[in-house]
Amino acid sequence: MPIPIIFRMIVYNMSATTGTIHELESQRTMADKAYEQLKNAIIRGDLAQGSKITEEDLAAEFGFSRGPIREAIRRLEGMKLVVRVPHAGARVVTLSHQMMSDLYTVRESLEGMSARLAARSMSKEKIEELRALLDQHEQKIAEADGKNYFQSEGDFDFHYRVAQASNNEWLIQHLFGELYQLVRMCRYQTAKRPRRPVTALMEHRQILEAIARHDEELAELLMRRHISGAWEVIKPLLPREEKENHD
Amino acid sequence: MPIPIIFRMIVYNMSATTGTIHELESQRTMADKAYEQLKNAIIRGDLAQGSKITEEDLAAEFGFSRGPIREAIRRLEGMKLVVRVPHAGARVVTLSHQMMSDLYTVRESLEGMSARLAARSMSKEKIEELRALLDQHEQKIAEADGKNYFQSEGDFDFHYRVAQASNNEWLIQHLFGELYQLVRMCRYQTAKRPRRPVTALMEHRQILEAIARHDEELAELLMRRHISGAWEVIKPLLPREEKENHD
DNA sequence: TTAGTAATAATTGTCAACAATTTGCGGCTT
DNA sequence: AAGCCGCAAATTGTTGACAATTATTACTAA
Repeated sequence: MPIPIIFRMIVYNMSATTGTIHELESQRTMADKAYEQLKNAIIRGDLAQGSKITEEDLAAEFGFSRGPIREAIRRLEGMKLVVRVPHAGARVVTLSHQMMSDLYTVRESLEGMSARLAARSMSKEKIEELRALLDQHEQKIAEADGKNYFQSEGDFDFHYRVAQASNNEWLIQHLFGELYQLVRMCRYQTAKRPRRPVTALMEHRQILEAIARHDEELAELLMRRHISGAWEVIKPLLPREEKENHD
Repeated sequence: MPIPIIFRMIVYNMSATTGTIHELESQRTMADKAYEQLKNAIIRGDLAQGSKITEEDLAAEFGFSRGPIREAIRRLEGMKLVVRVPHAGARVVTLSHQMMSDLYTVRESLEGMSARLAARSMSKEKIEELRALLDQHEQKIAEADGKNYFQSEGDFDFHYRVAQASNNEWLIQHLFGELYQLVRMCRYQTAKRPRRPVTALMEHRQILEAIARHDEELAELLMRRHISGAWEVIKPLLPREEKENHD
């Protein structure tokens, strides 16, 4: 039988050896752990932007050898969270105005397509679930009026669900495998307080209604505006051009 | 000074040690070579789809150790040319109908944005250069009426130049770093003969004229149709659902 | 004969040492 | 005194051996 396509998957072990099904998370390799921890450290700013990363230091810190660390760094490089030059070493990426602008443009394009596809084929049940989710968001905003919880997780949920509804693995992969890590990093490191939860929620509702009406054009248009609006809010918080801060 | 952003770059060595500038390609590491060769082997079908890849075999074949091979495979995994399951091994990706359909959808979105940005800011000089390029293409089609040279390279040139004109590194990276490898692979392995050079050239001209008129909407629309048209041509050449052919 | 189980082979994951390359410092020449 | 050259330190690239895990095979029992 053919192998599951494209994306990395954890597989069940049905071999007769033990008769048990291994826990999905049990077989995480050391490189996985290092990758996960480093990713979080970078995103939340524990590792400063532009700071140098040496395999040896990290190996000492994590307690295991350079091999897994090496692999973790390569994976982070693929995720564009670190920059590497061949024999010279690796550094944490530096978020520049230009870079984030480009990224939001790409995101606008992909999220727009995501909304279009969702409008095309999202089931009534899923739409109803998403409506309920937005109601929860509204409640949370009302309750915890000062926390940034919503923006970090709630927003994620909405966009993620729309992408899932698009039923396009590539779209999901690109939006939430690569771009989103940098978006999160940017949010973490610009301002800690919530930005515009009420506006965002309203826009989410409009997008969802367009999807519910299967209006592809409108769903795409609204989603694009939603993203570019978010960019306009974040833009002024980023440094225009940096002079020094590596190391 | 800040580190060059996002993408991996080869850097000059200006150290006083030798006084020379090392050749850019000289310091290619073994993993680089292995990656390059494997990539080509996969794309042109020398390694069959779904065939198993073992680090040890490749190491023996290439003549060096498992380390670099391992890294090359991971990079190919990032490029979605191989699929890997944690402890079990890696296989060459299997091009499925679903996967390519999803990919062309993403490509439609990104190429559309690419054309839009090009229409927004492409310089008159660049536009004129691109016109000249299309004239060359026309000539080549007229001359070598049976070769697929045009479709492979000429098409690449046009799309690549448009993406460059967008001036968005992410766009270029996604379109030509990741997606395009699979598009190439798909072209190589479906049919060897040219598909629709004349139609494609005409559409390229229309897109370019929209760009020249700075008509963002039209440029995006035409590019989208161009991509989805290309998909309609390739679609029937792909197997709907495969039963067996791994190993 | 067939299902289940244990042993075995094959393959990936990890490690520590070695080689190649780059960077930084100090001495030498002019 | 200034600039170039060369050596030493640091860091990545590579290697081969070993450990952990998975897939396969042979065997036993119902």
